[in-house]
Amino acid sequence: MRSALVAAQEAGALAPLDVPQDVPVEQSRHTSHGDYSTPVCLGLARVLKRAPLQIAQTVAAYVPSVPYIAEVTVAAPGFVNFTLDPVWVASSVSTILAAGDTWGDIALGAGARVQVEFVSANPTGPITIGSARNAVIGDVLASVLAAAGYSVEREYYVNDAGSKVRNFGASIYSRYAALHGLDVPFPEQGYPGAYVTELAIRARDSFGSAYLAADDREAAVRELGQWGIQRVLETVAEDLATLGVRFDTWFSERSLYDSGLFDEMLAKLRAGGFVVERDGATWFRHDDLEKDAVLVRSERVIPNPEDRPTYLASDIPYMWNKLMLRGFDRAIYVWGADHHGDVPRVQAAAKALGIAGDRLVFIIYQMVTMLRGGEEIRMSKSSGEFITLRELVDEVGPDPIRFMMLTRTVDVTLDFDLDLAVEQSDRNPVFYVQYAHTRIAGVLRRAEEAGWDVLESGDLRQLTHPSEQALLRKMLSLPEILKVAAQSLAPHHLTTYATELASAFHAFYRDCRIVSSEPDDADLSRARLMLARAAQVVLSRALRLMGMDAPERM
RNA sequence: GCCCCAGUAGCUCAAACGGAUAGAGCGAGUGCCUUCUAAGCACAAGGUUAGAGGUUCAAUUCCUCUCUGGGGUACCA
Repeated sequence: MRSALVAAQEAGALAPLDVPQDVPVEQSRHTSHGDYSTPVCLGLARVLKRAPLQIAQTVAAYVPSVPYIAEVTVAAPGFVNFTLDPVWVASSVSTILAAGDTWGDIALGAGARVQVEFVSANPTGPITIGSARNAVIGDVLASVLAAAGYSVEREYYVNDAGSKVRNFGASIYSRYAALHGLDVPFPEQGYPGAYVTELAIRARDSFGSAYLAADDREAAVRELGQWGIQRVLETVAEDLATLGVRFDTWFSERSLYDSGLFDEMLAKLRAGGFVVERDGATWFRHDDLEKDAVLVRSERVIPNPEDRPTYLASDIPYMWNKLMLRGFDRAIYVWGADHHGDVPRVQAAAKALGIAGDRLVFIIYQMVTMLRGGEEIRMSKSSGEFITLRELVDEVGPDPIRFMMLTRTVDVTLDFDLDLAVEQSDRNPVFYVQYAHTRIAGVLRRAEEAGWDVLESGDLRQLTHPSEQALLRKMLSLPEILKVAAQSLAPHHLTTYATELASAFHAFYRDCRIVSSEPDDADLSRARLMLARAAQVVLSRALRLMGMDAPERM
């Protein structure tokens, strides 16, 4: 389109003007508007002082002739519409079948290294349903970026430093002591869940009374806390796997202190004049921040040295570790809205350390309100009242959960009614998409039983029916969807796309008999079998990008 | 008070960089299974996109204000 503008100008048909670098071309919503359209002439009307429709007509004549465009038309008030060549569209069946599982892949990322860090829930208890949205967004985002040509790693940040560990350890210790008939008071900020008692039993079975005999109870509590966290993480990994979520790396917060990286960062910030000491605490100061932020709490308030660093204190060396030590080009953080206030602080710290701001990307998703029978459920690990992710997956299944968490943009809070979720799980849109996939599998099975060689080639030029063409065009747009999803870091576009694709297949199935018993139709049947196989490839790809199953039977 | 996110069909949500006739699912309505899976399809109903201004050839989309809901504003984690 851009070349058409340039050509028109060079030919003297258009007055000289600055041709926009990016000419917007988008998919038409209505078939009467062709397959793609551009409103660019509307915008040029003012500059050129000519009617937009007239400009469009002039420019349309200069659109270069390419094999995939059959027709260029102009529509009021000044749109230029392009219609794809049906034969070219039909021939794309071969392209898609040849691409197979890689159909849709694009080279947008050019191999840039991206890390997606997500979930990262405190390892002081099981993963609750509160982490479901985070897990699905992060996982699918990572898949989308991988398909878009990025080199992606999934990371879980383990909060194994600070007072949580001691409170957790002390909770286990108290239960553990009780098992030995000793009364050690349960900590005020402890974790009362039943899983703590189970951990205490495991500790007794593994270590006997060794921790009770230790001289330094504080050290024993810390050690038991670390041990407990490792046990919890094993469960966390298993539970997330039931949802289809897996991590490449588990990164320890504690290691940031043990390695001395925190001290290093503090020294750098101090040298840059970003650190102030006040009221016995260490503060981070930056012009971008309205208020100073505490890095290290004062001894007066928090006596134990291990408990003094704040989250921000860890976030700074963690960021440095990701971008400078491990060399990721971009670090993506998936955070709940309850942490959005921390974003400016981390960004200010990055700026202070000379790191380009666009290398840190924060996906802030809004909270999920958990309901049961219309009543809100409040959950917390420290109250022991929560519903685990595992329970939900066991009840509803991973795919409906993933679809529910994925259909919404990250910017809206969502209500999740547990009763409704279970009740409606068999009406979840995910089954609509999966059903289209099984339908194809069923057709292919039947065809083989009837003696067809489903791998045989047919004459694709026969795929001229509107429903065939509509399905094909939808199949062809997966790369564009991936581009949008990857650029805007919005994985939810995939659910809309998958539903539309399934709908296009169902329409094709209704209108076009795939396997015909009429001998005269044999060649057409072969072409349609190819189309069905290609549609199955695209459906399967879309489902797997979302981390869902593409079943052969339902 | 200040900061962030949202408000679209009865309900839950879409709508790609500001484009042409705002779309799905659920719910409620009417039809379609002796031929490839009815977990499907077709038709019909449902909307002043919270409200008021503004920018623009064009606004659900951008800006301002008001109202409503959610989140954040501690040396807690």
